[in-house]
Amino acid sequence: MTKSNYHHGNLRDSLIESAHSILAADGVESVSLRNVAKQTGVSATALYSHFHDKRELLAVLATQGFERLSDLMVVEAGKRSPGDQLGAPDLAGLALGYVKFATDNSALFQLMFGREVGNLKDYPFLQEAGARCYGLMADSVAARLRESGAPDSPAVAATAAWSMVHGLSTLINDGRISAHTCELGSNEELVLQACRAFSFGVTREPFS
Amino acid sequence: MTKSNYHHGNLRDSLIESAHSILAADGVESVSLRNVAKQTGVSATALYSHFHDKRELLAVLATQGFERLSDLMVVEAGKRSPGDQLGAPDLAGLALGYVKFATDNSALFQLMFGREVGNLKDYPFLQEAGARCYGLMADSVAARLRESGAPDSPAVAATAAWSMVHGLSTLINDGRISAHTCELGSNEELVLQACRAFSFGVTREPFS
DNA sequence: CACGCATCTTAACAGTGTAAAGTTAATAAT
DNA sequence: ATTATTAACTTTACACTGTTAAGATGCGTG
Repeated sequence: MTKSNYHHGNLRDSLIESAHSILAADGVESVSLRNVAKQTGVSATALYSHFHDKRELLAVLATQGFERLSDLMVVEAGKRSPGDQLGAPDLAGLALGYVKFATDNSALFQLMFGREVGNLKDYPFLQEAGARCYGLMADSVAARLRESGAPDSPAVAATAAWSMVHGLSTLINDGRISAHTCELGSNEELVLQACRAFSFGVTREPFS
Repeated sequence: MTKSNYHHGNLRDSLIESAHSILAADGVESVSLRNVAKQTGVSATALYSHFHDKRELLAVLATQGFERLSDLMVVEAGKRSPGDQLGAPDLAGLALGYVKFATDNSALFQLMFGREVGNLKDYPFLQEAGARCYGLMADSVAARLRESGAPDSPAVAATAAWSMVHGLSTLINDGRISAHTCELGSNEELVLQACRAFSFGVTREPFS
């Protein structure tokens, strides 16, 4: 309780790490200031020397999540097209990485898109990290549209693609859909099939 | 504090109504037992005579939400195909209703799919109400597949469709996508264009 | 009338985020 | 080297949360 407690050194990073481990282990509602502080070995209000809020801590956590998500997306996309690392990343690979991240880190994923951090405008770094993630999909979709010569709006197509992948992630995490209900063996297969349907078209003809 | 308070008559419905109005006005985090009780003119713990939990109250609220959502979906689908009320509902119409409900009742929509009610298995009536909603889309997609003679799995196509529509709803509500970023005039247009992309296909050719 | 019972109230508890004020120790200035 | 400044951390306290336990109320039935 002398030097060891005071001037912890890098308390900020320690708090982030504790919060991350509690989040992954026990879910977002267990990430309380007192829990984080106890696990870090510090008083409950020590956090306020390094963060303005609990929300700011969560925003930092969410930002790290988006960075890891983007990384995983490009890794998974690279796996599916090992040859051309220069072209735009493979869309299905990006989707696989997205859903894999969401299901492997469900609590963090909830935090990234949940209402705990509140208004995105308060944390530009968080909005930026999320935008990079969307950018990956947008680039891939745009490249694919150029290749096929389709006249569609790249922005609309990218938005639709992101929506489907994001919807898959949240609905799987909520237990509302699963590979089992589609008579498939794994969620990876479900993602691939859904991407195929999306890219090839469900009815092969425009409606209305 | 005499007869007027005791034996309220239909306190259960009154609590639901109060909770609903608070939810719509001030968001889900303002729906506290004390707020609901105060607005109903009753003590904070009176709720426990009619619900096991706060969660149960929220589950009932969410169930009503799913019922209203399903209703709106069929109404919007009917608007788009006034002729054939007998066939399967129009997919784009269902999607329009879905997104319209989500954006017009964002707090309720959050509650319906959020983590406040917790495990779906605890409330079969809630799961059932959600399943009806999914069933509408599944039927529409299956009918469309039959018409076009496509060999795709109806379950996969329906899951993909629901995912896209649900993703659109949540991402719009989170302020992550909007008609503006797609250079469109309204969210209705965005939904229609996204559905068109989904149904017709983005690249018109299978990938991978 | 009286009993039982569902309904509602009051009081209390453990938990939450956060503000205010006090304590400690490392750093800067003289 | 001593002092002043200041950032980092603790203690205390407050208003709020959901929930439990015990008591009060009055309706319906014997």
